Amino acid sequence: MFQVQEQSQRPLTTAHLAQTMSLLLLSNMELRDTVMAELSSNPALELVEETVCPNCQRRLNNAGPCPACSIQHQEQDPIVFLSPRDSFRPSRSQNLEEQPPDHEPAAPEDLTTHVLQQLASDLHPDDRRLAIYILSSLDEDGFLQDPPAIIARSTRSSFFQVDRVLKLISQVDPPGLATTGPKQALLAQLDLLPDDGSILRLARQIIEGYFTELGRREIEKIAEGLEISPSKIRQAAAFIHDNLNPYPGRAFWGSGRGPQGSNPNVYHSPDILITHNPSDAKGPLVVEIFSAVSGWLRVNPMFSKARARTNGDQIEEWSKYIERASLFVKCLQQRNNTMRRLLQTLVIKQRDFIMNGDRYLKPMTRAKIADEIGVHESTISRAVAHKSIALPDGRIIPLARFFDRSLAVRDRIKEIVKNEKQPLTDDQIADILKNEGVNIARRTVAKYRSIENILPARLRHRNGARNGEQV
DNA sequence: CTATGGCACGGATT
DNA sequence: AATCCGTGCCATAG
Repeated sequence: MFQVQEQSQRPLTTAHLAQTMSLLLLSNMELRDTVMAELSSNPALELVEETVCPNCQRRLNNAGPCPACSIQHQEQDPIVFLSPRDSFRPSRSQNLEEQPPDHEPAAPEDLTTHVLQQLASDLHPDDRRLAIYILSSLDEDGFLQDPPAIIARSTRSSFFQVDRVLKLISQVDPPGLATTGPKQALLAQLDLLPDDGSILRLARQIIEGYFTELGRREIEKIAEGLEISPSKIRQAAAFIHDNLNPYPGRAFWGSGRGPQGSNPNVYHSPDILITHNPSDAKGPLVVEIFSAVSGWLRVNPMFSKARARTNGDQIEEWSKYIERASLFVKCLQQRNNTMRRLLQTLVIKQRDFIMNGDRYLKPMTRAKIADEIGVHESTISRAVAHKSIALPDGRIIPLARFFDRSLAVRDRIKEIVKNEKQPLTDDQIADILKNEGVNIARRTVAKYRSIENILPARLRHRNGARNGEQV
């Protein structure tokens, strides 16, 4: 009944191996481009727009774990499942306007086409022209140069039409694109985040009411205005800084997609989402691994049938297509499978971290995990690379952070400094840590401090002012 | 003289 | 094989 899984574990050919590896390396956003490219270049491959469990391929009527596949899980176990949803349009309104997939040669490196590809299925043909106009008129930060009314006039469209298209654009991948400024961009991004947790609400309040103050880091002033403790405000500010990007147009696209181009301060849609029932602290975590595209891929049965009726040299060529398509599907399945197993073990091991924050991250290496689930360590490296994950509190962090060996210690140092009566020198901090069983050198404390933007003791006079950074 | 940051080395990790 | 990380040594700022 539940097949597919373990038996597809062993690579069949070297081609299979190679392709699985390269797919594994990609984030959802990148994978999406790859899938689209494959779809448009291989007629044997078909995207079925239907919510189906990616695991057992049963039909699902709503998003969520497939009831058949979230098998044998007990109380404490996390529910890890492959989601039929893609991560790019989280709140996709169910307007079912089928559009023939346009077979334009994909030029994925361009922001405009990237956005258009995502919009393709949601966009009225009439709106397409408008969308192109809007996208090309954005300034380098991704903001509108002209107010909507002007756009409506110069394209001779209705105001509502413009408004509708703007809404759509602001929801797809670089979120907050085509808004009127940093403030609106942040708010648009906030709308897309999973909204449980009070930080979200606080963040919204701050952005709405105290945007300029936020920019100047006038924490105290905001706290006073909202009548909330400064530390909470600080938390929310850090949250905004970590997860939202006031300049969506600069995000990611300028710097290309290489490993070096990953700017940590850039928001992008998470590849994985962890949620849990806030009222049940002991309850299972729910881990949703998004698909790269909504719907699922298969070898087009019509194409196979058609091949049988073809003659001569064509049949050779078509067979190649089919073979490539089925290989692609298999690789994708294996990628999913690996991701699922990885997350399964990761979430069990790091539950404390996920629920309670940085300090509880247990040190572990990719090699250990690899050993545990029986794959090569390089597989884990690839699986972890370039992926991001949304935690229950709404923070979006790179998956690689699960393997940050020093995160817990750095967090502890932050706390020591926050609670210090008088500025402690690195040596003293090292001593405190030593007493807690953490043996690190003085020099290392200094390194961690600088990572966390904590000033040296001498400059840390005994007022609450810590860490000065700018965006 | 003390606290820090820079440079560079070696071992671990990827 | 390439990269990351903790650390020791040394120059320098206070």
